[in-house]
Amino acid sequence: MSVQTRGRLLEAAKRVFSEKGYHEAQISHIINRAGVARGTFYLYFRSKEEIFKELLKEVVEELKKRIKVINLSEDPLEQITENIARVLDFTLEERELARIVLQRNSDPNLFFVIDKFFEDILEMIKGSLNKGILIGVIRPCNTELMARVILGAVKETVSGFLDKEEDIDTYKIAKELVDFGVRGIWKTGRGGCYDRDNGAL
Amino acid sequence: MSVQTRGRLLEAAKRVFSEKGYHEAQISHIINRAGVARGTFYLYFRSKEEIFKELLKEVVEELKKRIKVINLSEDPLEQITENIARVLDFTLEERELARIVLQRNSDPNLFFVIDKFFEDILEMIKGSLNKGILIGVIRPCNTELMARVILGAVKETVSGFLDKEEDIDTYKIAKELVDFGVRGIWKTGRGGCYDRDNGAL
Amino acid sequence: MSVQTRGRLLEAAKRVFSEKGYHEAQISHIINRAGVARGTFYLYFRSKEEIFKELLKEVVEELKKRIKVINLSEDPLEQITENIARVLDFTLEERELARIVLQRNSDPNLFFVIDKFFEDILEMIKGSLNKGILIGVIRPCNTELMARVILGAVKETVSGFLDKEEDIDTYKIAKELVDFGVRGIWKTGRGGCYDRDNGAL
Amino acid sequence: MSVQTRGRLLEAAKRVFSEKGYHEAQISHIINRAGVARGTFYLYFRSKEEIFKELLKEVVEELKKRIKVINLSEDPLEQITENIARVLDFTLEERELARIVLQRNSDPNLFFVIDKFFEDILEMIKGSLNKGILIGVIRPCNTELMARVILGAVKETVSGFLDKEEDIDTYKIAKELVDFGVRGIWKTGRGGCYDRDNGAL
DNA sequence: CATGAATGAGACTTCATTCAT
DNA sequence: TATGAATGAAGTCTCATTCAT
Repeated sequence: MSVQTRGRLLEAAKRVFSEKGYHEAQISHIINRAGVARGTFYLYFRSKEEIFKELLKEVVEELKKRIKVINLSEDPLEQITENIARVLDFTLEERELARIVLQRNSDPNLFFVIDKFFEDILEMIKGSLNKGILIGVIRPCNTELMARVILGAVKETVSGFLDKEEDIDTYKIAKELVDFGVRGIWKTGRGGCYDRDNGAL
Repeated sequence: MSVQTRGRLLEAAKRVFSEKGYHEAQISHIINRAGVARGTFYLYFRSKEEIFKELLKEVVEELKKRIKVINLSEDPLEQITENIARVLDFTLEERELARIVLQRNSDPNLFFVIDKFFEDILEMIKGSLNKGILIGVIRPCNTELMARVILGAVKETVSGFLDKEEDIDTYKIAKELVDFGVRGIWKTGRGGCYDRDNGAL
Repeated sequence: MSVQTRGRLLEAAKRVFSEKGYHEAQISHIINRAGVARGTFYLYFRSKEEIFKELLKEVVEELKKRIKVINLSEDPLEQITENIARVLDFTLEERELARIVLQRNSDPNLFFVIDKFFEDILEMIKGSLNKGILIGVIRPCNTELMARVILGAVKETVSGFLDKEEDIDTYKIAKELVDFGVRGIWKTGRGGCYDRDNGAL
Repeated sequence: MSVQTRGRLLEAAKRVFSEKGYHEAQISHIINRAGVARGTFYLYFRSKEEIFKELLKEVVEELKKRIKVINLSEDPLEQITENIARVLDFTLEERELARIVLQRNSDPNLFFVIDKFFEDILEMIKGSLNKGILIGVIRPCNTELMARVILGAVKETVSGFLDKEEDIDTYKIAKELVDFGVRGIWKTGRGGCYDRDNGAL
């Protein structure tokens, strides 16, 4: 079992799944990219599904590594910003993998790991929000909903980057995201009442 | 050409595509649900792809109907809230269609209409933000990014609802979303600076 | 579902399985003989295994029809002879099917029906022997073993016929078989004692 | 060329072919049992077919050793009994090999040696019968058919033993077989005529 | 002598589409 | 207009065999 060959297959699969999605992707595509014979594929993976899940597992593990638990004795906003920046960094380094994760096909079995990951993230955000409310830094709100809103914001941001070739200052983007969130749910500050005198939107 | 039969096929296809996604969906599933013979399908649609695109077109049209242009002589926040509420209503009425739209398969040809729709929405939001900044009700920000953030927030919110059976007060949800956005990007109000003396998040 | 096509497939399968055995037989062989497209096969049978089992079921049913329960108020030897003759007739009419039955592959799942059939036959013969002993027309013997011996004799006889082109008088053969079972082949008196004076074998 | 390795491969193959039959048996199974690398297999045997035929050759040789020509100056029935007993002994000692021989797959090329062996046996039995008739110890009969009957009886008997775990008195069984051949199983006198007055079977 | 990674022909099966009725 | 039997290209996976080390 050559680790090299296995690696080449994973690398090839990553690209193919990213470009074509799970169903359009064919074993032929993968082995052609890997420069390997058909049978060799099945020496390392039992099926198309297996190599796909393997890839998903990899992303999730990598993403989890980048998301660090908030240490309350330091500036939490800074830590959140860094978490987001690291996630953005990863998705830019591994655009293929990111694209795969974002393809939400409706096969629950196939995307189980991803679904689980996002649910975990959702729980984590919600937990943080609740804690923030208790401590008094976050204004009382529908944390379930807000958690979704935050997750969705990050996901869509990532999606927007995937096709851009330019260099992106992920730290700056992360700061803008946090800034958006913070001023939105931060306790102090004004509510969104419409100022009729100044007019519109 | 019986309009009835065509309708039954579209209705059936909607459910099948929603439940199984494009690739897992089979013509057999559709014609069985529609109670129609195999050949009949091809009397009304040239291919599986065509009926799928037809469906996408329908959703997009329906969604566009529900999103009304902001009238600056009225409360814009109220109008935005109503727009969002109408979108949420639609997705709850037609969960199948919503599920289809949210399946982001990576076949650009297949999902062309959807991609186009979201790009339009993005442009629209960005335009509104820019106008708001000019008028002075919105603080200067990366409107490209913020538009994405807002879109992502709504998308993920919708996703979260699709599996829930309970009755949902869409207007209230929409208000919470707007509230989040408003207090976040509204000009007045404090920035998110961390209060080291109080500690924590 | 055209009964005709199904019939042609079964007919073709019968020949192919008979000639090549289960494993060497290919779907291609079957559909070529049947003059039918690849997909058509799977319209009528879920798999190669299914059509094979279908065939086995057919043989067993046909064979059971030909084997009639002995009626004690008539000459039993005559009835046995006729039973055997009918079995021989069938195997000659349907040499392909007979050949399939006689291919004892070691896949117990595949040949389940056949194994069951032979076990039933074995039980039946043993039962008859036991009854014959009770009534006093058959001498006490190891009926388990004798049943096997009789079954084996018939099986092998059938095997011997399968490749012969000539017309065969099955009734005569059956009579010879029964005769062998009844009297044995030893010339001198009852009991197989060797007559040293007359010399060898 | 290590004779040891070759032996281990043959031993492993014997078990595998016996358990799974020729087609289900895989080279992997054999080399795993033998504890030998894949390439090594092809150092000793050119192909799966070759090792199989080698095995068949072994059985046939072994069987032929156990079947001794009848010596006319001794009791022939006793000699026949001993021949049969030796064959039964062998099949019990080497159940795997016996099982292989009895798998009558319909690939004539593959089972050539076995088919040849059984034909030889058939010829031998027929010759003996003819001689017996000439000498006057066997009653005139269809020796071709009778030879088959005898072969089938022994084959089926062996088949019946292969799955039994108990100790089997092969000499006794052989005697019963010969006895059946010699006298038949009909109780009343010579000739199997049905006694209508006594009724039944 | 031995290894085991690599090969690739070819098997089975699926399913969108066609076409004669 | 409707039917549904038939089609066949194309996909996934298996496994006997090879060959460089």
